[in-house]
Amino acid sequence: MKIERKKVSMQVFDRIKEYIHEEKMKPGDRLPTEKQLSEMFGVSRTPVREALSVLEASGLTVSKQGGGSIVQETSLTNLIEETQFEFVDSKEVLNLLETRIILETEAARLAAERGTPDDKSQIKRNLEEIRKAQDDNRVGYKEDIAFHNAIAKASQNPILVHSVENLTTLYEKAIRFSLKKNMGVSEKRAQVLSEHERIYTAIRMGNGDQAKDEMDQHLRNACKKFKHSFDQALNS
Amino acid sequence: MKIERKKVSMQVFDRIKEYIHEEKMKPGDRLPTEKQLSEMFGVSRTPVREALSVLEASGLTVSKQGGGSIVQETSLTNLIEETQFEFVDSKEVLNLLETRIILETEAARLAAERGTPDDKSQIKRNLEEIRKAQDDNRVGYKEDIAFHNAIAKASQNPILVHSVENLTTLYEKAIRFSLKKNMGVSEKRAQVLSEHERIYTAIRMGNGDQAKDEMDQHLRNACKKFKHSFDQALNS
DNA sequence: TGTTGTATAGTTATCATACAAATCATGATA
DNA sequence: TATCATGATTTGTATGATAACTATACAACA
Repeated sequence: MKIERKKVSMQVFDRIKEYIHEEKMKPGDRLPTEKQLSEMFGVSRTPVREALSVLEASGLTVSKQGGGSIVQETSLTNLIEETQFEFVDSKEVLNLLETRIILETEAARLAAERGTPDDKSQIKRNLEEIRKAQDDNRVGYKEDIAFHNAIAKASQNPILVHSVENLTTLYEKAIRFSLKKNMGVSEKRAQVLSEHERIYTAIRMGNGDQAKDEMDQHLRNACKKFKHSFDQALNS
Repeated sequence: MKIERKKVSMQVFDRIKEYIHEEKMKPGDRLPTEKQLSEMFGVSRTPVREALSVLEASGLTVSKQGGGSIVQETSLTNLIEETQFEFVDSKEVLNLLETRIILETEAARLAAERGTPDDKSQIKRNLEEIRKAQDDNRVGYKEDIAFHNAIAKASQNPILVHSVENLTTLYEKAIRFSLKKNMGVSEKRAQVLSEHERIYTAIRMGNGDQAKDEMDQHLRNACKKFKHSFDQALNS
């Protein structure tokens, strides 16, 4: 049995998160000052500051000199910066996509078979958002992810939803980095949109097998595009 | 135009990343010491430490007291969140099993198709463990879980492995609680063992379709047994 | 030869203190 | 009321000291 030895700064990190939770702090609320926190936990300012640094890097808080630290609007997707993705290799992303295919094709089938009218109209709204993003000439990561998550939600299986969300947000973070390097994928966006539309149509019609098929093709194409753009990036 | 005022600690953070990149440092390599870094960038140790904290939190490096900071293998797998649910609701267990079916049937197929001889002999060892547990008249949760995880591992997809492990450990927790109430499942254990054996055989033969089928039946039977024992518990 | 104990230097983790810089709050003044 | 000055508060950085830990080398021992 390994002896647990955790850095004080990381314990403080956890405690501050707990604190935010327990006090039900909303975005905009001010945290106690560093001095107060250090007294609260009986440590010096140093580990408190390191904990706050990590919190800020994770997007949970913002510290302003003289102003204090305030909790921030936390969209789960920017939980940790995309910085570390410079070091992931393409194989990992393909593994991620492979796992997404396994989960999301079945999610699509279940969505078609069990989705309520509400679920389906939500999916439709997400589709509209994607279209809008495209009109605005934005890439629309968030909208894409939201579309996929909405389909998972229509499966009526919270565990499945959670698993899918886990992977899609991870994918977004990873892909966002790789797209920074080469933007030459925009011409494919029309194709992606029509894939999305076909998935939605199958779900709306309640055709599980077809929904699964369309999702399968859609994600396999994503694989291909990723490989292609990654190779391009390597050769540049 | 507002002057960009960036905290020194975050500039140091960026510079250290650059440094790792430029020096082409591999996982396992040691970073310069904090003292050296602070001299390198002409700042005090304080911001250097805060930068290192963030680096460590984002999984790029590990700092060990007395040992220095080393760059770490960064894999997407480390970034998957642990699913934290604390439920015992029967509906959730069925959802959990449904998700396991989706993932693990494909995992079994991939294990049959891609598993190395080492992987397969590991699965065999896990099977032996289950048998041994049964001989000792133990229930053998751990052995069961280990068997399923080993199959996932043989898929050669770390993301899939992690996802499966997430669900199996969750399942273990849930089932361990619910089985406390009714132990009347022991007579089915022989059947479970033969299911496990059939899964293994299919994987060993490299028959992906059959492996998937066997896993499917195995988990569906688990569903049935759970429903049955749950109903029993309700009527008692 | 190989293992175990010990000494030593190097390194990180934390503490305490001080000061600089930005922000905030208060009240005076126009 | 609105604006500005000013002092208090708070974060950012610097510095030095101490404790705890690691890695290494070397001696002692079996």
